[in-house]
Amino acid sequence: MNKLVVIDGNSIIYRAFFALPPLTNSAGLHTNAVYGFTTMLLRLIEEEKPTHMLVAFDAGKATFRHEGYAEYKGGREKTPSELSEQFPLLKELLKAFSIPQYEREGYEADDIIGTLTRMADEKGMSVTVVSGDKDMLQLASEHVTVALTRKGISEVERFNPAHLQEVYGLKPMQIIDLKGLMGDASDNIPGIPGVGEKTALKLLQEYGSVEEVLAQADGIKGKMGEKIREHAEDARLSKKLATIFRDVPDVPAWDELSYSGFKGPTLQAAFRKLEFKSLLEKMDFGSSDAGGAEAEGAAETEALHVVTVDVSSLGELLEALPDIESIHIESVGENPHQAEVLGAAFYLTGEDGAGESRGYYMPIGVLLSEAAAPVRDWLADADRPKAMFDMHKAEVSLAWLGLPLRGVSFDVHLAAYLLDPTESALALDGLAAKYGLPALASDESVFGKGAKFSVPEQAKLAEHLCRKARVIHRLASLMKRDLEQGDMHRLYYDLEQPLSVVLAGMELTGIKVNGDGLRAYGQDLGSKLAGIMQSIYRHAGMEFNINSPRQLGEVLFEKLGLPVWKKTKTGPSTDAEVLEKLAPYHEIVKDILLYRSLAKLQSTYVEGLLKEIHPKTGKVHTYYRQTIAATGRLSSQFPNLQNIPIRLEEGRKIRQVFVPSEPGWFILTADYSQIELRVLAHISGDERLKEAFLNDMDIHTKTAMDVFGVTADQVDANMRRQAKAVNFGIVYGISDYGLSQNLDITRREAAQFIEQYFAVFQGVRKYMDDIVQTARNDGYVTTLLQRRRYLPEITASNFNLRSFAERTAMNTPIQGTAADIIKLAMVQMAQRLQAEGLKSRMLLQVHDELVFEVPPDELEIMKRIVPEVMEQAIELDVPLKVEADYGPTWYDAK
DNA sequence: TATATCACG
DNA sequence: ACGTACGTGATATAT
Repeated sequence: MNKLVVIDGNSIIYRAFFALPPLTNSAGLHTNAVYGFTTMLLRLIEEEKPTHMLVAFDAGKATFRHEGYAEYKGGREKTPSELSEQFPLLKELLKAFSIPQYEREGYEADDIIGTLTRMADEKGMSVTVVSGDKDMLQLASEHVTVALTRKGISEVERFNPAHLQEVYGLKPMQIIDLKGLMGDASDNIPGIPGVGEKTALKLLQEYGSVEEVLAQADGIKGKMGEKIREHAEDARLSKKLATIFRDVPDVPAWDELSYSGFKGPTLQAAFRKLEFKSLLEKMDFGSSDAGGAEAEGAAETEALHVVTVDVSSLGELLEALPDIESIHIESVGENPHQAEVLGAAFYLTGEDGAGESRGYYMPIGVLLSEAAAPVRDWLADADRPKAMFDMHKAEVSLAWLGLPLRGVSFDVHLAAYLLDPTESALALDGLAAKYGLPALASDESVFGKGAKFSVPEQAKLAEHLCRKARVIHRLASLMKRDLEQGDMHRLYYDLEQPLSVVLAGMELTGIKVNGDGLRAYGQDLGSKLAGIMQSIYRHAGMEFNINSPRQLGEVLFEKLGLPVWKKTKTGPSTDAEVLEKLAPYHEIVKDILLYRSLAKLQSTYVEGLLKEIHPKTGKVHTYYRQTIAATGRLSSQFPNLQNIPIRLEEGRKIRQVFVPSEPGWFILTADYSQIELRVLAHISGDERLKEAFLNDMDIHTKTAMDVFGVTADQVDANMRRQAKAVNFGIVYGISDYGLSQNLDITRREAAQFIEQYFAVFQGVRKYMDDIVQTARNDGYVTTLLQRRRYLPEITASNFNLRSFAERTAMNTPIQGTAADIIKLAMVQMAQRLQAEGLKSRMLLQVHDELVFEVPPDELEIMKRIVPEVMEQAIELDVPLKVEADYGPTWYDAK
């Protein structure tokens, strides 16, 4: 039994686009509509089992309908770029599905479909038409079923003439009359004003057709009759426009539409290209050769020979060790300083790359046993190369067990971050799918998550970890190629990978915290807080939870009747900016501000920090995350030591508890002065900005001089403050609104500042324009060291998304290059400390600042070499400037 | 688990 | 006309 499924391509892709949330692939192309189309195709093929298929598209701008009615489809919103860019993807996908497609200049998909269904009717063939457009219902017949999408695209409703009768009480051809009477706003078909679906249906029940309604119009009473008589011509035209043309010349012949299914590997390759990870998993393309350049190893069977090694059966692994290429260290817990290491998996590729591959799993207990000493030596041997996933975490967690890790030759986690720093799913299962490798079970599916987390029985664990080690091996070669292709191999090998080792060292060293001092400070805060709390309750006339923005909001805005300044999603805002504005209205407000600031210090910095002091070392050991920030910066966790208070004196005191770990030593800090603006001077090449730094001028004063057109001694504090805000704005990717908020001035005034700034710093303006254009052309921006950030939203039609991407394009090369530079300095500094045999230790990095602990006899040399290394880390067109200071605590090194 | 707030560069 | 400054992490509430 032959069966044709014909799809209204334009209609379905539109529906899919609006029904699905945005989705982009790593190249930044939107793919949501194609994804929706794909799921629909898969379901149709499954359910309808077509012997013939066709996807019809609209072609060209003008159709014959425009000849009779120029306004046809007028007033339509332009197709968003996020959708139009998906048409080529869809057409490619259809090829991969082996589904015929057809379009013809001057006709719409409707007409092509109408012609095919007419022919099928004549031959008595069975057809299903798939569309989101109700007009198609006119094609329903004995042989033709019209499937209309419902609720997005997840369901269809199938109409044959009987069902149509049931739902609308109309025969198929009466759909045209319906449209003639009610019109169609989306196609700009007028119909009769005031006649909607309800009225039109009623009229058709009574008269049967547009012609009959018009003929009897004189007998229709009231306003309705009047409108009908008045718009008779509109109704006739509308009916004509709604009529699907069923005689398109040269539509494909029946045998050209025959469909015998898709080829698994071809479709799989297409899905990979589109990065349809979930479909790749769900589809189970099996182990057949997937083809495609990225499918290295995909032909290999899924099987893996896994050996769990115990103390008495070490022999085989020891023999294999020299040939092991990748390993995986599994640990439980987010914080590697406290993580429980489960064990290590070792992967061995066979000589022929296929049949001999093996995985060995060694539980941690075995690894720590006396017999496993050769394995530990191998792990610690810098000359035994091993590929890994997240060497940083592994090194730290193993170090706490006394196990050194050296000789890591490649880290696929770190590489994945460089290849796309905004990708949040950097887990191995996702990377395997992205690179078209055979599917790997997710950690969640093996361990569970949240309360259900549990370590599976050993055999299952061994299997999973060995498979991870295998994926690491396979990914390594693919990612090396991609790093090379992106010109990021030096960034990887010369900077990020060495830095990973430096960071682990800093974290393991840790920084000493004076716990008693911290507790004493907490006591002090506690009594202050108690006093303020009482004062707040007195002013409010009631007790409530000040920490709850909701309860606080009720007190301020309902009980006390203060004005609402701005709102959050859930209610009136009570943030500091609002409270500052409300301060003049009521005494309670300044108490709340004070309470907030002290409560923050108490909870985050006193209590939070106390919890993180390691009982054995008396130090805090932060964990720098090297793969989080989209710009290339580090981030710091458990605890975050990059946001210790400094701006307000009360909070700054916290720094007094950060002390050297050895008596008599000093804390030395060194920070880059204006590194981001210096970077901007370099990459923009702006002569004025460069000159300012070459002459070591105060940059904010200099900016004020140039923007306000005054001399240095005419710049007052307020002018300098404003110039400083403009400089910040420039670095962030300036907007008049943002600047106006920051300076509390009008947008007009802010816009004028910006205009004056750009008039003076024309090189900067050119940079800003150029970088945005570069982002549009390439889809990404880069830092000085070729770190890359993709900005898919740079072409969005949504103003907000696009503007955000534009500001990011301006900011990322600046912030990211600054990050590159201090990372370089860190790697060089670590080498220098070692080369000079110094006892001083690098402890912390705070974006533009490095913190060391230094013995007294090294103070002099460190004061000299730290700034020297940092300033010479890289050569720019302007000098880098570093200011260093030291003292008995971090507080004093200012 | 999401939201609001606030600490840092 | 659109409505926001760039990049992070920790905490307390409320769901």
